[in-house]
Amino acid sequence: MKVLIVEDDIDIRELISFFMEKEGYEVLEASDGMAGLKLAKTYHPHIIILDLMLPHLDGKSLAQMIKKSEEKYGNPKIIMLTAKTDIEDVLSGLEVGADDYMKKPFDPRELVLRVKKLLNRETKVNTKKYTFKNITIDTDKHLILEDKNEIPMSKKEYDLLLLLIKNKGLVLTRDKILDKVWQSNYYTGDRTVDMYISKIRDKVKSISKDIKTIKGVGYKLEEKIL
Amino acid sequence: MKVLIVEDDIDIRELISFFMEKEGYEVLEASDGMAGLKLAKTYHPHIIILDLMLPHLDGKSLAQMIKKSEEKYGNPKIIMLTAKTDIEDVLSGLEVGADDYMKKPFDPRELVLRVKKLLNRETKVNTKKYTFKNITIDTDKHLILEDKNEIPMSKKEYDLLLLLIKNKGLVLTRDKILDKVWQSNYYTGDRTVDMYISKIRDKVKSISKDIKTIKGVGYKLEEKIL
DNA sequence: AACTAATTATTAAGACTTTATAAAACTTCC
DNA sequence: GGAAGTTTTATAAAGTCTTAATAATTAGTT
Repeated sequence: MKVLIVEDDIDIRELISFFMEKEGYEVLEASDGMAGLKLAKTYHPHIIILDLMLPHLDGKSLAQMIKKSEEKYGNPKIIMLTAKTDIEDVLSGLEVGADDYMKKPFDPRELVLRVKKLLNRETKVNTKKYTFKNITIDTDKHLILEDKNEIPMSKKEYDLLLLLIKNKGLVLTRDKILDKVWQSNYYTGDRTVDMYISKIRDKVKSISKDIKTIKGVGYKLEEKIL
Repeated sequence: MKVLIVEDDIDIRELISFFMEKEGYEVLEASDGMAGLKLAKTYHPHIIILDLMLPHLDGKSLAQMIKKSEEKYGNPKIIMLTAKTDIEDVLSGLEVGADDYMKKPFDPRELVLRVKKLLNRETKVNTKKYTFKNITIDTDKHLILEDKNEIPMSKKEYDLLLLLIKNKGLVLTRDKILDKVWQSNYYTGDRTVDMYISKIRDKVKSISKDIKTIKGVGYKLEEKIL
């Protein structure tokens, strides 16, 4: 999803940009109306965040033009930003075809929500991934990939490998592992950890050598410093 | 077009009412959440203007209830009003399912415009469809299709399958499922989820294999990465 | 280098946990 | 009051975890 930000104040532009990128949107930026129009024509953004007061070509006219020949610009939704408290601006903005508007100063999180709402997008969980060499763990999909191949794992195996990768380079004592993966180390014996390490080395061949045993201490996923 | 105003402050209520009537809307009024809920059930308003702070039943819960079983209330749009400047309220309000919101004090002309905008958007073909393989869910028609054949489903079955398809590829824990489909996991046990998964696998044969059980975690509708 | 003690690796079986499914019990709404 | 829908319960089935026994490795000592 592409978001075009048309705003002359660089600080505000970067603020919005930061939040949109964090949401996973592809961001385009313009500092005046003409530049904005050009970008819209070329890239067909899904949504345009548009300042009302702009040099060269004001936001209201820009919105009007875009709404008039939508195919040319890929039918974008428009959110208007206005510094003025003047209600007339807001009203005419909405009448001209803006789909929503926000008064400055605004909370960027609110802007994010309004963008989402306009795009009708489900608030999908932000995808959290962890990697080590050619191994990727996608926690949202609960998937362990070796290159592109899924490696099926039981819950404890998964948890343990995730713990190792989250703490790559660091030594984990058996106690710490029991604590994190088994929550309580009260009932479960140390040998159980060894057993699972063995299983993981067996299943995830390509990093079996990187899981180092630190005798008398615990285990460590070795980060090669090349 | 019917507008329901749920607001305990009589002055604000009458102000809104005045402007809405001037626009030609049929106005219903309630001064607390419970009364609002009743009116919504009986009269199926097209839009509800809802104060966040209400006696008896707060606006957020009310919005949640109405959005949860929309047919019961005739699918109304919701505009939230909030006196608080607290952004968290706004955010949670929008997340809960409100379609728009306004901070008090507000200009009633702006409210009128926002109402119009929401009602316009409604009349446009707002066809929301979700698909997975040969399964299509048409949320407007409340229909589940396997190729061209309708599969009759109960509400909970429908909701659960919709949740799975909306989040295809992602793991859903039972807790999360209970939260989304049952709203509260307080009374309902985990096994219930299993039962419905089983029913869905039975009814929608063509994707029964794609609904994966992640033991110790939950369920996932597997997206094949080909 | 060989011996020893300590620690870790591996395997496999049974205990245990979690899930699937059917059927009973309960609710809700006409 | 009955049909449809929902939830709980019981039991079977599937899968996972832990333990214990044995093998292999490591490190220290002579």
